[in-house]
Amino acid sequence: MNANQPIHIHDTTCPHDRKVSCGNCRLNSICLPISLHIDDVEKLNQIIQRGKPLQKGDYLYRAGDAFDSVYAIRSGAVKALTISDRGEEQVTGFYLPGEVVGMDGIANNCYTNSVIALETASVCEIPFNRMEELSIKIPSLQRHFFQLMSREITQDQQIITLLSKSSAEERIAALLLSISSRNSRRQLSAAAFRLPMSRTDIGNYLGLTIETVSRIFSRLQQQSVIEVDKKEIHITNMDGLFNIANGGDICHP
Amino acid sequence: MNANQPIHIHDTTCPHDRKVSCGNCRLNSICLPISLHIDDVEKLNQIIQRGKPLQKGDYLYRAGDAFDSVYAIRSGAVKALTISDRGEEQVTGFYLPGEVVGMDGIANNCYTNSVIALETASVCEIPFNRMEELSIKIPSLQRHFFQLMSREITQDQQIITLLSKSSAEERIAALLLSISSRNSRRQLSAAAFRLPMSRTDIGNYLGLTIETVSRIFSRLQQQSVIEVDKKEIHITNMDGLFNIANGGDICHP
DNA sequence: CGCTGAATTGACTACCCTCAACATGAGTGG
DNA sequence: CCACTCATGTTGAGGGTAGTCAATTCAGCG
Repeated sequence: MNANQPIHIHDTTCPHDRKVSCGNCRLNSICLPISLHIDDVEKLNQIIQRGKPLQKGDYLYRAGDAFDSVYAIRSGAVKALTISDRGEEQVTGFYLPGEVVGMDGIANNCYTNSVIALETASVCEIPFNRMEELSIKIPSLQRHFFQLMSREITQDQQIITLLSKSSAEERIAALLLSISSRNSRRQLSAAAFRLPMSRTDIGNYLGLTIETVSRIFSRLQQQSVIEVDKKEIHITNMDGLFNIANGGDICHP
Repeated sequence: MNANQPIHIHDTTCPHDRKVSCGNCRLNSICLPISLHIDDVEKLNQIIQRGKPLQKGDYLYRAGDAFDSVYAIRSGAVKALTISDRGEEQVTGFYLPGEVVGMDGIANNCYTNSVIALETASVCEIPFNRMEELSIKIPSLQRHFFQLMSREITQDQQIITLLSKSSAEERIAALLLSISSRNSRRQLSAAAFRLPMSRTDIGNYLGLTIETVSRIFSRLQQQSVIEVDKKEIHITNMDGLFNIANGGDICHP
């Protein structure tokens, strides 16, 4: 299928490899190129820049930086965070391969979030001005980008609901299920995975203290719905976890 | 400037008047037409549909409805809400004149929120397909719509921070300040206004019970930062309210 | 005039935060 | 190799904020 593509020295076996095109990227069915015509995928590919991987703790960009690009995560994981009026950090999201960060910067031409690598991560930089120009020529790209931003909105609203209505246990369960389903979208195990973020990040994201996060993990393990070994998570009772996330067994009255 | 426009029987004095064009709408400096060329404003105007006003409690659309349009609020106020997995309502936002709702529907071609009028309200319907077509011809409209969605994202993230990090008092103070500043953007008083939503809606939005909302209003009144008379709010100490919203006087250590 | 729904206020309770001690593992240098 | 520090995570005890339950007030309305 890609037989007439130039042959790279490295194949796509290394997830941090820079020599990947959208056409042969194994994420292209869930990332930006989704539902684009094959010719359009190549046009998109040509505006994308792939830099060297970020190391754990590296900033992709900082809040206040001039906005130029959005970024698709290609490997690894990153967190986005804002600084509140009080000067406290608030983690606003975790982004896994195939997901796009930076759309908060469009509104005012500067990023409102900082994005930091949680582990070694590589990203595809999409210069926004060129993406806009391309969107005018490829209506389905325009549509797709609108959808991407809309999805970010609905996801943020789900977090709002989570923070507004759910107990600590429900929040943790929901986060685990979110990561689980995003992993399975990438053909990875839904039941066993490694959390890329620290307990501190989880607590910050979910509006809980690190102690509470730790206690909930222990409690979920006692209830035999998950097994925890540091950052390794094994969901042993998916239905049970799902029930917990949705307010305990069929709504305790 | 608009001398060659057809003369309407009613002028723009009645805020619910259907016979308004973007060109002569008093909101056009803060609404969608912002920063558009005057010719482009008229093109935008021609795709916009203005229906009869909504009465209090009327649905503009319901979660699950097929997505066709986004809506600019022209008068009155509406709330958006989702139904959580548990079946509970979660108010995800309040929208005042000049603001746009419905962008959550783009992602999956159906709305994830329902939108309900909090009082008599009129809206401008913007058919999304036609807006997309127009965006291809008017790049600044495309840009503007990206910015609009980006702003929705950053606002939702501010709510996330509020719910994650702030006390009940801080949340209420922040909401009052948000409404205050949005009023002043419309040339209305920043210090005195009428809340269009009920205590129940406020509590739902901010993740608080109605009793707590009521108590906080009373407490803020005791502290002489606001005066409350049912839904009428008078901010008597703007700086004080601002300090409360930002974590008490210069961060109590 | 009574009814209904919204709001206020009080008393009690529970969940989660705070403070604290302790455990674990990685990295450093003797 | 071991002692040391530092960062991260776990567990326990106690307290505070906001939720729950309940009674009361008030406005709107048939």
